[in-house]
Amino acid sequence: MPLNDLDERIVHALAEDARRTYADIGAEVGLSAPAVKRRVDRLREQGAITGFTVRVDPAALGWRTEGFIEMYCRSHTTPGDIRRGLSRYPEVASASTVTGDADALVQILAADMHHFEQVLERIAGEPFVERTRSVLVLSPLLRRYTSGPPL
Amino acid sequence: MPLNDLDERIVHALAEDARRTYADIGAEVGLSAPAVKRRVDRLREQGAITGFTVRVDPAALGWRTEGFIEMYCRSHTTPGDIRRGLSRYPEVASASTVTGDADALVQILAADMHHFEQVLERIAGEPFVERTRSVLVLSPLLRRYTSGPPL
DNA sequence: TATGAAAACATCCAACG
DNA sequence: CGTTGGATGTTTTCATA
Repeated sequence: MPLNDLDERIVHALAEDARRTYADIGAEVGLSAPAVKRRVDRLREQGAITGFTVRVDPAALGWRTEGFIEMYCRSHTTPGDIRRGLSRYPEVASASTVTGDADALVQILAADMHHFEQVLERIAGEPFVERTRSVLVLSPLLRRYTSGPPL
Repeated sequence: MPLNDLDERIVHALAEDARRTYADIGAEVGLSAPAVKRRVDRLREQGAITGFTVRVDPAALGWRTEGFIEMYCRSHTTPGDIRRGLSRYPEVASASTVTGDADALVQILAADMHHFEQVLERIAGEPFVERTRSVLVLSPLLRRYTSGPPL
């Protein structure tokens, strides 16, 4: 189902500020508040909009240490297992299953090196994890379509 | 201004659903709705929270292929060189210098496999790049604090 | 099938304790 | 920080094109 122009403008408005009111968005795109809500509801049902989230500056939140963990999982681990296992960690910023040697790539935001180490050890101890390899971020160079200050 | 545990839990709650009500979040973290709002307002003033956005299915935007490129750079390449070199590619979603074998980890969002391959070849041809290794994302599992696929 | 108007309902937020 | 109450936003219902 292709998005029509109205839907695209609504998504664009929400992308800039997801807490704008439906009436406000409606004024911009030329619809009433209920009409905007109905379209947003439909976009969510269709899966085009998957949710609403907050943009954060990791450094301002005190998360000054960033790293990636390559996870090697035990046999018969499903993506769902990984997702459920990792969703309990607030330090996990993103996670994806990937091609290559490792099974999944996990992005971690931690307060400091000690915190990162703790999270790494806890994740490495998850039953579905066989071994891990991790790299630390030295300098964030670019961060588009995502949060944070323009470094 | 250090953030305490309460602030982190509020940000975490908003990361999962930025349209949750303050009362709802307050019930989870043990605060009244106005208290939650006051903390959110302060987090925005501090720049810790930079805004609210919608999570969209990249497929709906035409971005169906995601991958990471590990970059191995020539000697005497500075982070600034990498940043300047990569900033010309709209397909680069993020980039960081990292510890380990590779020098930098670059996240790519492309329309399809062919597009990804083109970007990879162009980046591999940059003068500061010695060689690359790339992995493709199979399934995004978690994506917090950013726009993109669902939790 | 999609819209706008209006009513019922929920949330927000400034003022106060 | 919690509570309150008027203002504001949301969501359902309904009539219309």
